Amino acid sequence: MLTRVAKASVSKLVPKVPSVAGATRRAAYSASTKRALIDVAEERFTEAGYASASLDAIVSGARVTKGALYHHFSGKQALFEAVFERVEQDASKRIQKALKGKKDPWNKAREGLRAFLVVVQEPAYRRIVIQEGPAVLGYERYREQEERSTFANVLEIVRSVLEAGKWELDDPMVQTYARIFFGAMSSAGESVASALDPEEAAVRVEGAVAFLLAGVQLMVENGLPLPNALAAVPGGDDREN
Amino acid sequence: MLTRVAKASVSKLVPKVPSVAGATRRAAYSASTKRALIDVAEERFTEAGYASASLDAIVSGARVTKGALYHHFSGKQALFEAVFERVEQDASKRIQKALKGKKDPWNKAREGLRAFLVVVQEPAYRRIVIQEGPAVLGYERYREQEERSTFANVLEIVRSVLEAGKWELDDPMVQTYARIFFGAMSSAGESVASALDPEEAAVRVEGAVAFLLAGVQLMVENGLPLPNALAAVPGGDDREN
DNA sequence: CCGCCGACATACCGTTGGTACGTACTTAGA
DNA sequence: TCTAAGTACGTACCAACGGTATGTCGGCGG
Repeated sequence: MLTRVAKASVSKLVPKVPSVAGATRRAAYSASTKRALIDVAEERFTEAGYASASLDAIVSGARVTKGALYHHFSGKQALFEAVFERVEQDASKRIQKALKGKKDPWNKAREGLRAFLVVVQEPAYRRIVIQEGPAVLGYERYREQEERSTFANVLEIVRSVLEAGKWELDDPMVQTYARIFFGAMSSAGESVASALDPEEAAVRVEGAVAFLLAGVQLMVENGLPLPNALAAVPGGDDREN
Repeated sequence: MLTRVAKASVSKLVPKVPSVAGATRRAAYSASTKRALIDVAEERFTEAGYASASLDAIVSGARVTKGALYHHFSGKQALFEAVFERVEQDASKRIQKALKGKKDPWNKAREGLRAFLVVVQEPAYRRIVIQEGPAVLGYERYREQEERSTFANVLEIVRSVLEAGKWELDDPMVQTYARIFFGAMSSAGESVASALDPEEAAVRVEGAVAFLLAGVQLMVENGLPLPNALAAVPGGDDREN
C-alpha cells in the first residue's frame, strides 16, 4: 500500500510517451525504483560505511522491500558497485569539464589536479571510491572500474605531459606514471579532505605537485635523459657510508 | 581439555624464572594465547579479508573460544588493529634496515623505495595495511597508525631529500610531500604486486620514481624556485584554447 | 591451606545478508 | 475486451555472524 503511494509520488518521472527509450510504463516504474535504491544506498553507504549500512535501512529508505532489491541487484556488493560506478562517473565528468579546452599540458595537469582536489572533498567520493572501494570490490574490480573513469583522466593528463618531452615511452610505462600520480592524488586528496583547514591543505598539495611538475618541465626543456630506464645510476652503487 | 593440550604444547615459551618481565606463569600463558589469536587472525584476515574472516574460524584456529578473544580484545575491529599494528611495525623495521647506513639522500630514497616494493608484495601487508586498513579502521585511525611506522620512514626520506635543496620549508609542507609520496608508493606497490610480472612492474616503478627524483635533483642543483609557493604561475591564467 | 581473581568456556541473543515463494499489476496477443 | 504470461515486486523465513552474560576452573598471594 505504502508502496503504491510511493510509486504515485514519483510518477512524474514517468515519460508521457513511452514510445522508444522509456519503453513501457512498467519499465519506467522499474527504473525509478532502481534509481531510488541507488540513491538511498549512496546516502547510507556514505554516512555509515559499507558494513554498517544495513539493507533493511536502505530498502526502507527507498520505501521498498528486499524483494525489490534482490530483483534489481544480485546482492549487497552489486548494489555498492552500482553506487560506486555512478559516483565515479560523476566525478570523472566533472574533472573532464575542468579540462575542457585546456591545451598546454602543464596547465592541464594543474587544472585537473585542482578539479580532483575539489571532487575528493565530497563525502561520497571519499568514502565510497577511495576509502571503501578497494576493500569492498577487491583490488581487481576496483581497478577495472577506475580504469574507465577517473583514472582515464589522469592517464590522459600524464600522457600529454610526458609527450611534452621528446622521449617516447611504451604504454605500460605511461600507465606506471599514471598509477603513481593517481595514488599520489588519492592520498593527497584524503589528507586534504580530512585536514582541519582543507583550503590550506589543498594549496599545499597544489604547491607540492607544481614543484614536482616544474622538475619534470625542467628535464623536458633541457632535453634530459632516461625516462624509462632503471635507476642503474652511474654515480655508484652506494658503497658509501 | 584440548585447551590444556594446546597450552602444554607451547609451554616452552614460558620463562623458567617468572621473576620480573614474564611475571607469573599465568601471565605467560595469557600472553601466549593472545599471540596465537593474533597469529591466526593475521592469517585469516589475509586470506579471506576482514569481513569474510569469521571470529569462529579464528578462535577455533587458535584453539580457544570467543570468551578468550573477548577477554583480550574489545571486539573484531580491535583484533584487526592489533594485527595491523604488528604487520606495520614488521614492515617498518625491514625498511629501516634497508636504509641502514645510507647517507646520500638520493640513494636513500631509491633504496627505501626498493625495500618498500619488496614489502608491499607480501600478501599480509597488501591486504591488511593497504587494502582493508583504511576501510576497517577508518581513515583517522589508519593515519594514526601509519604515522608512527612506515609513513615515518617515508617522511624521513622525503625530509632528507628536500633538505638537499637550500629552501627551507615548514613542517606541514614536508608532511604534504611525504603524503604524496606515500600515496604514490602505496598505489604503485599495489599495481606491482598485482601485476602479471611483478619484477618487471617493480623495475618500471623504480624507473619512474627515479625519473621524478632526477627532476627534483635538477632543481636542487640549479638552485631553483618556489618550493612551497602556489602554482600562481606568472605565465598566464590560461586564457588560451 | 584458603579465598580470590584472572583467564578463559558455554550458552545464548539480536541483527544481518540472503533465499524461496507467493502475488498483483501490465502488457502482448487473440 | 478478455486472457495467458511474465515482470516486479512483497512476505516469510533461515543460517551465520558479532557480541554478551554468566559460569567455572586453576593458579597465586597471604
